[in-house]
Amino acid sequence: MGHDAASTATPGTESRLLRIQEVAAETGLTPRSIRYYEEMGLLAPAARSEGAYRLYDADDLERLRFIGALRNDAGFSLAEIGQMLEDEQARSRNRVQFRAGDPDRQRSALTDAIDRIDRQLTTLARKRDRVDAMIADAAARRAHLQGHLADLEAGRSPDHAPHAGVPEPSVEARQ
Amino acid sequence: MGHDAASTATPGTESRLLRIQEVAAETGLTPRSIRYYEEMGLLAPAARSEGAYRLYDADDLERLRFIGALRNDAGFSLAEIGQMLEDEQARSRNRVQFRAGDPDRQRSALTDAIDRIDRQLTTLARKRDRVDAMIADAAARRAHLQGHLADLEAGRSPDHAPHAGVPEPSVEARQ
DNA sequence: CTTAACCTTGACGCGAACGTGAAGGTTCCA
DNA sequence: TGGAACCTTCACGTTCGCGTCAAGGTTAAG
Repeated sequence: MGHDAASTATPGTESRLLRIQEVAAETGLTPRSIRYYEEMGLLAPAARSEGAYRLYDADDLERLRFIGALRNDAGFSLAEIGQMLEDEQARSRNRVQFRAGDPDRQRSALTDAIDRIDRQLTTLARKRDRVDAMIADAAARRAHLQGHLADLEAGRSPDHAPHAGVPEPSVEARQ
Repeated sequence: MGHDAASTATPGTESRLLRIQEVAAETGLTPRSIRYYEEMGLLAPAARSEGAYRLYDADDLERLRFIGALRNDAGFSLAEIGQMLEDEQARSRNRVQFRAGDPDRQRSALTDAIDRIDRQLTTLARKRDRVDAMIADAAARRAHLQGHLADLEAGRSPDHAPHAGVPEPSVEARQ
């Protein structure tokens, strides 16, 4: 099977390289944002055209969608995202090591990528846990208020104080 | 029982009012941020001293901690937080309606507060679901890579394409 | 070869969320 | 009655994450 990228050969085999605007439409980002992410070292386009146009492959698309989600859905800063995605240089190296068919290097590149994803999963899980904690906190406040409401209906005093078994609404440890 | 705040009376009964720096230490925020939050209408100190010092009660502390968590842990913007906390004016009104002992108004104030918390819970749950979706997404990518790894170990082709039952990594619906 | 549509690299602008003085008043303890 | 430590209100500076021209070069179609 033919296996070589870029140039003008194989114009239907390799799913095609997209220009920045198409990528923008596809990902819901703006061209400006995509260039900015590149400037911040979050990704580099798979290739450049003869006239220096940025050209993105399917892998870049996936990465950009992930970046967008991390940013807009999860609310991470670009600096945090940079740490999570870890060093774009490594990615291009991996990309190259895949073109070169050395199986040993391919294997290590894959396990490295998996390790990175595992760390991403850890970070995301921590985030979800924090949000969960806030949900629990809000639920506790809700319960507290309902306690007061019950007091009121029963004609008791509106005496304040945590009411029932809710001594400290938790939420410890900053940073 | 004597029931009147501020002045210099009852110096041990009402858990004490804190000045901005103590509040900052307690909440992990900076005085500047706290003032800024006030400027943005997220909260108002329970009282002011004779010389216009901001004085915060336990309720303010709780609110500020919640704001801090929404901002730093959950990553909401102050505008979003403002919507979630909804109109500080309502809060001071509620606070007043509680001092005045009208039980009917107390009841409606409580149910209103509970409704607000329910809306907060909805927002937080949506957020958690988005993060969960990203976790699922990352897990899918992990599986994809492990598929490739298995191919490699079995001496198969590194042919790309989603590999197994992972046609589209999902993650739909923006905004 | 022209031309419209797209791209490039600057560079300036902007709102959000504070940081950081400056200049002066307040508290409180000795 | 001092101070030292805190507070107040401006007001300007900063970083982040882009938006928005400006002045050109590139591509694909006709």
